[in-house]
Amino acid sequence: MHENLQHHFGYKLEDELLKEIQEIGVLKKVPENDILIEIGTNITHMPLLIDGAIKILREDNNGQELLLYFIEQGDTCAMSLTCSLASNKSEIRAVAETQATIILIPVQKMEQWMSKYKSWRQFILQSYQDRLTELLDAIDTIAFLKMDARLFKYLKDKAMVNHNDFLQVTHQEIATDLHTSRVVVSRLLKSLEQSGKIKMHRNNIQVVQL
DNA sequence: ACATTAAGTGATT
DNA sequence: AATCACTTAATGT
Repeated sequence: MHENLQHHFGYKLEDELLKEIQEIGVLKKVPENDILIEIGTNITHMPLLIDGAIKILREDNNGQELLLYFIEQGDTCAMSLTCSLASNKSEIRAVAETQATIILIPVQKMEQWMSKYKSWRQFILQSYQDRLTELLDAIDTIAFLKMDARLFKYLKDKAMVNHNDFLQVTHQEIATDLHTSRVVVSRLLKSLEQSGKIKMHRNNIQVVQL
């Protein structure tokens, strides 16, 4: 755990804090598709992402999903802080996109550390800023990009967080993430393939133009 | 051989 | 871009 911490957070968090994280945090490996945070639940722990990727989803009244963004290693879910302070329920769902390693920190500790460690405060604020930027980006994508561009962006993002150009995903799963229908995804994928941006193989898609 | 699941296609709104 | 209806291909039992 120490090496992990040092590697991913050592440069931005002070040594004393890293020590505390080591003592208090619980190292956990989660399998792919594991739900880390569910909508409407209280958040008791905040996850520090060591490796892997997490996707953040929103849900409408009918239970339809919409992907907001991916979180990569060295970051965290800043929402857990506000939620804990206001003892609110989570507005989002966090699902492990890949197999991931996380360190769980009780939210009470987060509060303490806010006043105790400058680097922690900065880390959290920076994380907020990053999330906000990604949210704005997500809004732009949904509002201004046509479905074909959205789909291609989705594939590129997915390839990036997976560190793999070959995406193992069904058309239906893509459609769910993008909140559209499978038929549309199939058709757009075909046109993307014809324009040489991707290649489709059986049960996986290769992103060519990164 | 049959059922199930993923993906392709045409037509309609 | 969504939905329906139908087909085809691949995979599992």
